[in-house]
Amino acid sequence: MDQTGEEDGTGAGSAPRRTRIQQKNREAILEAALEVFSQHGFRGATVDQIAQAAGLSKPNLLYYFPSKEAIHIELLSTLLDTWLAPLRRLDPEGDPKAEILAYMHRKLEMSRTLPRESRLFANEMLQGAPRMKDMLEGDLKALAQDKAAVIARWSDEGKIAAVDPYHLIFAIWALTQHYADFEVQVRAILGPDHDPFSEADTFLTTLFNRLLAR
Amino acid sequence: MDQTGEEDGTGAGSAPRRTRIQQKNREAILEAALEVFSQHGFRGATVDQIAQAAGLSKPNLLYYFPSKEAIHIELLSTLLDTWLAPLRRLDPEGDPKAEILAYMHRKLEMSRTLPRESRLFANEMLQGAPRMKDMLEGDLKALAQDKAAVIARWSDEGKIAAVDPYHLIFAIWALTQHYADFEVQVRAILGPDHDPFSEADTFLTTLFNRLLAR
DNA sequence: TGTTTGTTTGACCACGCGGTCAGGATGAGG
DNA sequence: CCTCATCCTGACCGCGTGGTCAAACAAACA
Repeated sequence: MDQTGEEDGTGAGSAPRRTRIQQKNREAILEAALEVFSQHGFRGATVDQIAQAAGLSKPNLLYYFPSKEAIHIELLSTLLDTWLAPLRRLDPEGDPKAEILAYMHRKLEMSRTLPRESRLFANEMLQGAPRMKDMLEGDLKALAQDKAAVIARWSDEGKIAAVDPYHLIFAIWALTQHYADFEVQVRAILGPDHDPFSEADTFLTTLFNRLLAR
Repeated sequence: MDQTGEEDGTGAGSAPRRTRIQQKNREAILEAALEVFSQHGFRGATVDQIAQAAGLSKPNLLYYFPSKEAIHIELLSTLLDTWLAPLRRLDPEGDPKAEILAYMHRKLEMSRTLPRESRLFANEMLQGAPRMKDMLEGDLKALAQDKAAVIARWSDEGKIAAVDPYHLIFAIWALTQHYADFEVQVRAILGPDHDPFSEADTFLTTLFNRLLAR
């Protein structure tokens, strides 16, 4: 009766097989949860808030997800994929400087269009990544190592100036996510007549151009 | 050491006039609260946790502070001062590039030695700065405008390469605070045999040298 | 010493929270 | 129309939480 087919992460290839209503409501819940979690953090969010934002009653929401934590976990695991996509697209065969700049642009664009996801991620990191640590040391670490090696090669070959590839990646993360995570601060300082993201775009382009020029 | 004689929020100039015990316990509470709030966020922290960490009973803690929120607010308002100190020391009469690099170093050093403060601040920003917005638009904005003007002058005079002064400041904030706020992520990627902060120091030195060189 | 002021505590309360449950409404297929 | 699985809800529960209070305890000081 109450069993909503759950992939569970471990189960691997079992198809969820959901009805139209399930599909729609699960989406609404995840969307609402993203909104609420990213704004108040895990502990600060209540299931009632999420349910209301999703247009459901609390028991009805619990009909689709076994617990508040389950929603959070599902949100995080799907998030990591989207989050790493821009880095995955960094092409080892492309033009080095253009590739890195393009990656930075993709990342900045994500901060602009998906600030809630950025904040959700930041929240999790701040707490010490209690529910993501394994993912960090798995997919994330592997991908970072992979792409860092590419950048290191470019450095060695003299295609770009010498830089620590890991910290270059960190720099891109820090600089782009800052505009989403600390948006209040940025706007408080710049005032209402500025477009932080477009300004950031030109500033960061200059920054990385000068950093990588040889 | 650090003086904790703080205003009560209401009276502008009223002297607190505290006993030795009050002094000691208030300090212990604020220290404990910093630890707990920075780790779990405001909602995630409980008064019991803070009291225990401070070596007090819950009612006893509430004897020194009227509420959980009062502790949080006091923490935040004293924090902003420490947080802006490095920028305040940026000397308009000093050597431009050296001043900016020195500022970056002070900021990075703060991330290394005061990561809990950094995370507390980050948490507040992520939530949209509900209890700090006025401070942001007050002291912070004023200071940022002041120093941005200095940097802009340096740019105009050709002492450093042309940069947007505001986004240069944002970049320093983002790059340095990242190593405190996202420490788990950084360590997960670099592994245990690295010292993120010393590596960051040399990387950021290079970065800002290249950015500002003309 | 006794009295006043400052400090600490156990017991307690109201409430919001995550989660449950029995059963009612609403489909979709026959 | 009936049937059955899916969907939804009001009422409820236990617990953790922020905060209170009267009373016990400790200092200070005369």
